[in-house]
Amino acid sequence: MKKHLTVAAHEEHLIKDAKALVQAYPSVPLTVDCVIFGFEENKLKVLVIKSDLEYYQNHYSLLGDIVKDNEELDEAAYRILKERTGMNDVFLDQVRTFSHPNRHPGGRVITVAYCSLLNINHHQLKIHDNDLNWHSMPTLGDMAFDHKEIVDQCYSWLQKRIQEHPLGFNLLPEKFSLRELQNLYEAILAVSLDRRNFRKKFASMDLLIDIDEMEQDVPHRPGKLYKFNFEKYEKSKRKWIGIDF
Amino acid sequence: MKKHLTVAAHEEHLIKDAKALVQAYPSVPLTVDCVIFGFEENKLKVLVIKSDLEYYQNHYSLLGDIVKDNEELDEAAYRILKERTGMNDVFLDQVRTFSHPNRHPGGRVITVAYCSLLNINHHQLKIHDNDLNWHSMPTLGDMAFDHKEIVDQCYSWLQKRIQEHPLGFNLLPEKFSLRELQNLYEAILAVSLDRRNFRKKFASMDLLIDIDEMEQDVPHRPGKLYKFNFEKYEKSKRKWIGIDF
DNA sequence: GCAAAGTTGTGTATTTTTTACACATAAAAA
DNA sequence: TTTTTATGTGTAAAAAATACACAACTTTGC
Repeated sequence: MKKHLTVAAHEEHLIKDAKALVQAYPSVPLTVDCVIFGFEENKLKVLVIKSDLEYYQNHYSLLGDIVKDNEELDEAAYRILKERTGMNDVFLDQVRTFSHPNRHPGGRVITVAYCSLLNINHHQLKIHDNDLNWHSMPTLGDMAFDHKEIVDQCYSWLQKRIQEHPLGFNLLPEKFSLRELQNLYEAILAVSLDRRNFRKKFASMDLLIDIDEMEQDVPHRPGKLYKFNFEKYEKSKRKWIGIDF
Repeated sequence: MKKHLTVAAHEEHLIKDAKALVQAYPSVPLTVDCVIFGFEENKLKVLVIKSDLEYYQNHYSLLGDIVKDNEELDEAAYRILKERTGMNDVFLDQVRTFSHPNRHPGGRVITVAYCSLLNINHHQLKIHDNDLNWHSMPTLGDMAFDHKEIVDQCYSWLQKRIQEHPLGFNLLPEKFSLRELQNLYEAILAVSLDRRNFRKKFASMDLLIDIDEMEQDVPHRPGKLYKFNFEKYEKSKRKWIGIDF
């Protein structure tokens, strides 16, 4: 550090050096892919779109796009979802970055997977370009790129996550019956749960508000309706200490 | 698709298109940073190195480097660890990708964080360039770039992970006492645990092999030594169905 | 050799959580 | 009015988590 330089000039010099260094770095194309799970007709579905790459012309792919200069990954994920589906009130979580050198037939492209879970009825698709549609999870076949693997990893992530956080409530109507809630968990976890124990579990968590209304228009005895107590959940997130493997 | 083209020629054409597309993508410099946790003297430590960027000349940083052309992220992480520390028998897990546009003073650089936990005594540092050293977690101050945030996120990841998987056994000597095991858990989780219940818990998991030896050279009553039953653990990884929030 | 320091090893009672399981009731449809 | 279908509810048993105290063993210092 030359003594006659001002602090600001020195700082500028350091930044210049840093910039030169970064400019010498190799760089790679970076994309974001969104794995949007939705729930409808007691089935878990995932939002897919026909690949616009001719190479994969009959395959479905995830909603993805390139990340722009100086765009944060989170920002890119929300932008892509908005552009492709019109949705803008969805939470997305980053799951994992995929980097296999041959995952894209056009050369090296790295992608960061984001995941969400939402209520299909609250998010009617306004755009149907490229056959954008909700595909049922169990029947999802091959996909373009490594997108099947990405979906599988996001699905595992989701199954784990919904056991730790009550994600599910954004997926149901504001007022829902316990059966609807159970259907949701059964669909996502791909298990069947004991009805009485399931109800007891949720009752003991005390996160449901009994709104004293009944289901309408069901072809059987109607169930009570509940709302989710979001405030209470926010306050009571439990610290988890348990050795459990 | 022109009918007179062979299948191979058509395929080649599609790849050419895909390549042209990818070449038009913007690209970003990509690095990997390794957060290596280690355990020594009943303290959790993390491996840090003086930043070689003059801009951060008095700050510690993580072990990181640029990802090479056509290098998988996992591969890059193992390479970096090997180059900087000489270690080559460490498992690394990808944790998260960090993309804030100003995280690097030289311009946009995206980094993917990898994390591990290892036995410091099994991995004596052979290289000490740039003041590479094990820094105790609780006293870790500011770091270069956003590396403090990366460490914090990896630490949370680790705390959760060690409650789901018995990571800890790679951190102890092959033969260890229950006290050593408990110290490890207490250090990582930053809690204190009931000794009798801790022992009971591990006894009931039946993952420890009593090797019928005692500690040597301890200044108090010696404890029994155990080995971890890796085979049994591999077989019995439990499927986790529980709604727990 | 003896006392002090420090740590090991062990069991039980209590509470909490999980699991398995059956029947009367309500509404709609036939 | 009968059938279909799903709701709502309780208890007993088993398993897991928690709180807690004392005798035994080894080294160290006197």
